[in-house]
Amino acid sequence: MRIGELARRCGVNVETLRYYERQGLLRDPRRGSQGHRDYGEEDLRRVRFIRQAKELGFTLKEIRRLLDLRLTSEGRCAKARRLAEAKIEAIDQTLRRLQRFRKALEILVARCEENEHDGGCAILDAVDAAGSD
Amino acid sequence: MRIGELARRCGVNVETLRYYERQGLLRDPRRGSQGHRDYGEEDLRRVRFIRQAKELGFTLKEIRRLLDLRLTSEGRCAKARRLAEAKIEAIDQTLRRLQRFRKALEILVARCEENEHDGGCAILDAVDAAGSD
DNA sequence: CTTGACTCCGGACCTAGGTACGGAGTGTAG
DNA sequence: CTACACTCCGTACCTAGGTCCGGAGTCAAG
Repeated sequence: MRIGELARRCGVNVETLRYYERQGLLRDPRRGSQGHRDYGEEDLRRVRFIRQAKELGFTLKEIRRLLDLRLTSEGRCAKARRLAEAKIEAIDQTLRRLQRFRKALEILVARCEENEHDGGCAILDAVDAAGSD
Repeated sequence: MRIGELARRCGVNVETLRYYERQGLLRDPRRGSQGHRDYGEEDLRRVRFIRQAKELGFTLKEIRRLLDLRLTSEGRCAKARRLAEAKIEAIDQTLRRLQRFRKALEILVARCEENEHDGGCAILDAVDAAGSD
């Protein structure tokens, strides 16, 4: 498929794909007759992965390192494993923080329902309440 | 406390605090004798909240809206509630995606342990495996 | 009374991650 | 044949979120 189709199917724009290529996140694909890039399904998965990871807060550099992981040798396996374990750690921390934040928001909603009008900074008070238990 | 102390205690730098002030995330505090900003504990909570929220992926604009929420009237309560509920929704989606990503990483680690050397893109294969179940 | 540590302010600068622009080639439909 | 859609490439531009710089004032310590 050509770049326009890939872009459409991934919900990004063409310039972004060319940008990802320059950043080393996408290989320079084989070119068709007119020098047009010709992509396959693998590239589709790749781009979708990139978008997903980006939304989860990974930088393009981190994403690139993840995409570059290969399990072709003992050494590479070990390296991949180390990186993956580190990312799992980081994700776990984010999950915990996000849960706590979520709890604060629920407390906030509950207070809204109680309709106790209070002049403080609602979100900070809610965060405090979420933390103390 | 003065700006330097606040910065130190929050792990950000002084310029950042002035920047937050310009962006409306921090009020312009009362000034001491030499025109120096004088902050209280409330500001400490505020800045810590901002950093936390930022790490979780919120933009400064979103954070500002959260900080501005007050429960001082029926109308404001309703508005706060709507915003909080929307954020909870968004967080839930992120939590789900993060869990799925985490699972992919665990699959990757497991494959590293099995030591089956395979030339594909390890992370994409792992994501696929995580998705199909 | 100088030196160092803070502070003030405004404005310039920086990185990440795109987005837009402009000129040129090609392919298909009307 | 002309129009429109798509592609190529390189460069310029944009936003978010800071970070740094320089000149000036103030205080406490040596």
